[in-house]
Amino acid sequence: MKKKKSAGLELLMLEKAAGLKTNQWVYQLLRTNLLCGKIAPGIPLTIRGLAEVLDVSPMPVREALHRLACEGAVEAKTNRRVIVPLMTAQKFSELCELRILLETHAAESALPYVRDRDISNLERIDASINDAVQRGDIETTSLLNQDFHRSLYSANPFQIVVPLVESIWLQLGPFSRIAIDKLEKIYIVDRHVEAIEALKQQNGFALRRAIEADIRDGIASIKTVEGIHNYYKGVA
Amino acid sequence: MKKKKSAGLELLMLEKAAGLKTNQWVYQLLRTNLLCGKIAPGIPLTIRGLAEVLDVSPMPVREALHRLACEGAVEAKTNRRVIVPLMTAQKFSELCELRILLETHAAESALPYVRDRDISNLERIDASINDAVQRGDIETTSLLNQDFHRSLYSANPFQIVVPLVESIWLQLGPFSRIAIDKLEKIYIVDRHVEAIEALKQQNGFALRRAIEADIRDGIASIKTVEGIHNYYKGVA
DNA sequence: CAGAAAATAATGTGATCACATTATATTGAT
DNA sequence: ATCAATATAATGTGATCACATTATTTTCTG
Repeated sequence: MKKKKSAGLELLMLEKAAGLKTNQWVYQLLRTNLLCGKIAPGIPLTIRGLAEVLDVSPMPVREALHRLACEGAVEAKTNRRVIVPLMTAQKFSELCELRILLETHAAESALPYVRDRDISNLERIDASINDAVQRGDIETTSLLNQDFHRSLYSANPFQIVVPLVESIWLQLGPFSRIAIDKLEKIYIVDRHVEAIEALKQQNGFALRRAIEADIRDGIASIKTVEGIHNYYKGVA
Repeated sequence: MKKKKSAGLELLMLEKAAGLKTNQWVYQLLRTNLLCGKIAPGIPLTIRGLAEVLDVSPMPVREALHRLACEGAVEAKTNRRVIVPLMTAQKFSELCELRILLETHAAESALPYVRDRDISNLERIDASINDAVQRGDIETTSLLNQDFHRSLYSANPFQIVVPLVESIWLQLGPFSRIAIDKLEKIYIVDRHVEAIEALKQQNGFALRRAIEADIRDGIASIKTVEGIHNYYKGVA
């Protein structure tokens, strides 16, 4: 039997929407997989290997990987290996502080622009999250949770911070999977409801508190970095 | 006479260091030019046009432009034009708030790691800034000023925020030129000295204040967005 | 002469190939 | 058998070409 180059990486596939450039499709697919923690840290990602798996030319993969490297989702080592970066306790701590710093700011700066339709939209997303949690669908829960935050912050049409936040999410990606894996349902729901309530009351301080609590709840379920490595050892 | 495609854009050239990949050279060159405000907002940047100007193949330019787009330095419009984004008052305000938010955090989180050699390095950079200011060398002043901030924040080996800050700088790039253009020398020097003093005293609060003041001094010289547009009208 | 329609030029994307560099497998020596 | 040296395979980068899409210029019509 011939040995596969990129054996051992199972990607969840997205179907390519019509009118979507190939490079964007590859980018979104890889990005989604990283955010869901489908790709374990340390294993090498190669252009040709991914191109073969996705059945596309190397070129779109090349661009997608470069973009992901630019966003900090993958790390281009000095040798010719591209990997999902390994996590350290200090990096993890720094990323969490940054999440709180950026997202509380983003939420508060979005508050004046939030309209009733935005709130309805957030409530709809939160309901979907509840469904996904009850179904035990971790991937969907993770993606919808990010949708919730992004939708809130994007209410501000002059929002600069969203791409920065998404970069942080990508760097935390492989580990948020574990967070949600261990999380009791009631936590997420509560914080989102608190945030929505703060929006309705136009209460910036309460909004910041809700967002920060939501983030901290996610962190709380990850005790140590060693636990993370053990998790991936079990997977890989 | 044959019409040039990318006529009217005068780039300051950097010589390509040995062992440097072509795409990195192009990226750094374009990046430097953007940070110095050499490329006015609105004018279209094309792959082939830049490739001809820089006398390289289109491929490295392609990668460099994609990376700059990813960092928010240039904007890829829905049609096929890539431009330096136009500034609005709200965007400018948001960018400045983010600079303060991120950089005060970065400075404080770097403080525990700052050693004597780091302080010496910062003093050296500050001296170079003084030289450049006295020579009236705006480009060098701008670049050295960023060196000062980056060196400070990078003292923390687990620093995640530096790439985010650089993205903000790139988005403010075309306008920081004006700031320095109008800035009295004494302001910059004072704030940097204040920051260095705070480092020596391990005073986090004073450090935050110095960094915030340094940023605000730069902002103060830019009164209105209209002034910015008038500036570039005069250039273009 | 002004505005619309057609023709031409230019652009980004994707594909394929060549090449230098690096990793991996194979071979050889002790 | 173990470790070093060689040979082979694989990788990222850069170059060139084809093609669909879009911008720009030219031509035609009133």
